[in-house]
Amino acid sequence: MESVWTRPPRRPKAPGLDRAQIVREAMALLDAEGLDALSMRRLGGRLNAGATSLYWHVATKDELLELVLDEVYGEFRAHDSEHGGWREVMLGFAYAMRDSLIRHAWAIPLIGTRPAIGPQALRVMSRLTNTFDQAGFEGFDTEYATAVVLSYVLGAVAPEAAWKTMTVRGGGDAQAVRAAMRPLLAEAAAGHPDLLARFDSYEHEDPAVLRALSFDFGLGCVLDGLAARLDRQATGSRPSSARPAGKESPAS
Amino acid sequence: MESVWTRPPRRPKAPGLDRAQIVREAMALLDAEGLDALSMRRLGGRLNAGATSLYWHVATKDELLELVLDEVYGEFRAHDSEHGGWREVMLGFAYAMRDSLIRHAWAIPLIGTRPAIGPQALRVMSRLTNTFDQAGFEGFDTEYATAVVLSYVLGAVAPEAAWKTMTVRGGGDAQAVRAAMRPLLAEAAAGHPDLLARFDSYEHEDPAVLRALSFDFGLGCVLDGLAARLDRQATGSRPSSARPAGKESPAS
DNA sequence: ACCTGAACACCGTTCAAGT
DNA sequence: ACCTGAACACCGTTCAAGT
Repeated sequence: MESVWTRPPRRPKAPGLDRAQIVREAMALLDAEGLDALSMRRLGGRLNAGATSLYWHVATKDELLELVLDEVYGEFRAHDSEHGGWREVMLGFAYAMRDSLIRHAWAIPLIGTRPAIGPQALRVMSRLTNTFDQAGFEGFDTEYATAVVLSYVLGAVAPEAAWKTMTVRGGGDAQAVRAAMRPLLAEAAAGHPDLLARFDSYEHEDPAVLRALSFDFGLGCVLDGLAARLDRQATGSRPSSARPAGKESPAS
Repeated sequence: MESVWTRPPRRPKAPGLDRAQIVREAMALLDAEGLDALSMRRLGGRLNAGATSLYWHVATKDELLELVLDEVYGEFRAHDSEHGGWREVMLGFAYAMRDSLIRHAWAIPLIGTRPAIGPQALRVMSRLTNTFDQAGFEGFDTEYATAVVLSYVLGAVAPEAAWKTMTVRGGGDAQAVRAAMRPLLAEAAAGHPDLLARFDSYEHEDPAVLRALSFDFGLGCVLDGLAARLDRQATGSRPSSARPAGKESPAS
């Protein structure tokens, strides 16, 4: 027997998947359960769709990851200020990038693994290079300056995020993780008593504060180094290098 | 019918797996085919063993990855010099770390994702902190200094390795990758003509040289920033921060 | 144009069983 | 002590078929 009622209505559940919705749901899943938990099947399930339906909107899982990664780049400029000198802009950017990457720790293995050429990534690049351009950097130094800021923040946040992932897995208690790690480290650091002493000296410090201070210290180094190069350039000194000034040609 | 000849000899193939051998073979596979290509089954096959045999020596695939990662840390001190000031030591270290990470690009998503507490990682940490300690850094600044060097190198090498992976996949021709990327970038950078102009300005430069210069520039910034902090500390100035000197309390 | 299910060729890991 | 095979519960992706 046939009837309107036996035949299911045209589209019972979601009013059609689209790319934005898929990306949004993927991010939610990633934030909640991490990189390993994202599978096309699970994601499909969350969207009331077959796993394979996603392949209409997205060529491959890897492509989906590029999309969510670009979304993260979009957050990097969330709370940075437009005004102030280049140093203020970079400070604001660096902290925004740090916050975002800590919030989306799963993004860290993705960033740097695939090229940053999504629209949001390009916006970020454009903003930073223009800032350094206006600050007075010339030629390739403008890109190098951009690169060092991005590199530092990425590299600094990576261990922070790893630590966060571990504490979340371990039940959220930072002190417990510390306690669990201590004997492990004690054994491994048998030949390095200095390391153990240092580790113990953290005992009564708030780890979150230490990490923030460490980030700030490193960021300060980078920005000071950039300022020094800007000065030298303005006063027409020699081009800069990692070797200390005056030692470029080690008089043989 | 039974006989010595019908019964296979005690151990026909490998004289027994061991952890070192497994780790070595895993690294060979990773170097040759990348992170995605490493599976317990494939690795077992390469060792003339059942995939599940590996689980006697290694609790889990993740644990195996920790082992190979620590091996990479071991290479970081391959060609750095013992003598010279802290700056020379850090230069040598940074370049050794860069070389090693570019050679083992698969290690980049692993590093920072899991804690660096293997024996080789601890050796590296110990060496760097001791160097900064002797250089005159005090208290937590010693660890912060170590952290900024490690962070910078890691963050700087990540995109380099990504680029290398892409060119290897694309057949090894750097210029071809550039050519393939240009239209892609042209479309994406519609709203950012400055970016496209910059990209085109690389045209006649050797990408390897540009990357090396970029690395050197950033490393110089970091080391200069550290040197400045060391000076300030020696002369008893205020503790350092990412904010520029004299702007710590923005007089409201 | 968009979605589905079945199917293919893989995974990591467990475990009882062998030597 | 060390290794194996079968088995479980997953993967990403393809593709002919549906609406």
